[in-house]
Amino acid sequence: MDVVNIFLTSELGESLEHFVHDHRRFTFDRLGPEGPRRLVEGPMWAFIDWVLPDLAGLEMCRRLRADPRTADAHVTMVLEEDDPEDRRRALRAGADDYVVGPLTRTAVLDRVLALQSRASERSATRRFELGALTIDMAALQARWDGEPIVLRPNEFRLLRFFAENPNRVLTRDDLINGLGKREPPIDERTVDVWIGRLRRSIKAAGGGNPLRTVRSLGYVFDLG
Amino acid sequence: MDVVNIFLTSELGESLEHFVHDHRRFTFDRLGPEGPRRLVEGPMWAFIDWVLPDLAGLEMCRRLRADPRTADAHVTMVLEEDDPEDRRRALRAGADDYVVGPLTRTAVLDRVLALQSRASERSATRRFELGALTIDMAALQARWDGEPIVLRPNEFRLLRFFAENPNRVLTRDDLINGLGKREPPIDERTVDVWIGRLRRSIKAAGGGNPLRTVRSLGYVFDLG
DNA sequence: CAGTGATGTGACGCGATTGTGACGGGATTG
DNA sequence: CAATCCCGTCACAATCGCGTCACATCACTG
Repeated sequence: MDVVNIFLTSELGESLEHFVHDHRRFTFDRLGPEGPRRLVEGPMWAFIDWVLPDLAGLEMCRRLRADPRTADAHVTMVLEEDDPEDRRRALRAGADDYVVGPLTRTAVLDRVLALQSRASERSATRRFELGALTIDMAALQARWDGEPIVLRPNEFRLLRFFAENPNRVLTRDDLINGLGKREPPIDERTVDVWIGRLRRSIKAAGGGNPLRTVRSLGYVFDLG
Repeated sequence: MDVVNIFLTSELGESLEHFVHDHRRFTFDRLGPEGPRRLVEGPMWAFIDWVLPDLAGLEMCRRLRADPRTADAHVTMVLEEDDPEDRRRALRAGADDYVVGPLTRTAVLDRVLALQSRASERSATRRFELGALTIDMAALQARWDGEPIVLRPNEFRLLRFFAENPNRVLTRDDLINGLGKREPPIDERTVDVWIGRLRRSIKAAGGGNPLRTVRSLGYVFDLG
């Protein structure tokens, strides 16, 4: 069972500590302007109030996204009132979600539990974050350190397949099948050309080379 | 004249199609567990039954709120009975409103028409700021770096729809549905012409090209 | 350090996809 | 009711994507 880490900008955490009975499943931390005070493993759920004493909530949200430690936290903005424009701003600042406040203990837990089931589905369909590389499945756009990478459709599919199987040697056959190309049969050497083109495109965007050749086997997407 | 989009979780839509005379003002769609089947422009009104065959109504409501495409829909929960606890739960899940069912055709239309005046205030002041691009919904005016962009009606709607769904691949079909053009059926290639005209108009105002072609899929409005 | 097999890559060409000027009918305007 | 505008369609042009080939380069072996 995974740990669920909940970050809050308000004092609600202390009250939640007592509210929740199964302490092993949850941790709570107060979120300050410097980000989280301690590192945690497992999924992170941040609830950020729209207005904060020392910092705009939106800015806090952007900082979380920019910090590699918290970049893949699930961020919920807590709006003061139900303004469509605020909602959009929240999402645009990188929030995954929002609620209309004030935040209650049950609201936090309901939300976390409700979204938890969707989390796997979301990460599969929405967005990869792999080191400097980001892949946005909705926009079909990859970035290296925020810099857009111009990719042809096949290159994008290839990169995505690598991103789905990091740190794992993929044979040329794996790659051909992984991209769903059976008809007409593809020459295995063609994969080398795919790799070359993908590498070149990433480099053109100022990126490094995350694709390592494993002689006489295939290629690996190196991560960490 | 804005389109009014009504989403229902029941089959009532089909019956409403025949009930309403002014077809140009309304669209109806059945709301499934995956959210709306097509993207639309203009205000969205969702009516969600409290109990659904495959999904709790509350969960459906949360999903609508979490999905940027539908985040600012007006959501009405259709309760089975008038339980104060249910009402509270509905609102907490992000519903704007509730009625006690069962839902009738007139109830839907009355509700939409009654609430529309309130909604129009909100949307009248709406204003997008997307990078260099500004869209003023009240003045029906778009600008690039402050420079007015001369747009034909269809181009404006197209741009608006893109602005409502930035960083997201929109298929030609999404765009046709999104602009509410179903009758008579529009040739998908026509969308390419729309795009070309919109690009040209933006360029004529000294703007760049925020519309990226995604080969064999559609187009994206790139932001950031 | 020569030999051998594997990988990197520029070039080519076909087929598919997209861009766009032209046209005409219908709506809109004055 | 004439002039203008808007927009959907078509046809052709321009561009793009990608699989393959051929040759260059590289890595490992003995």
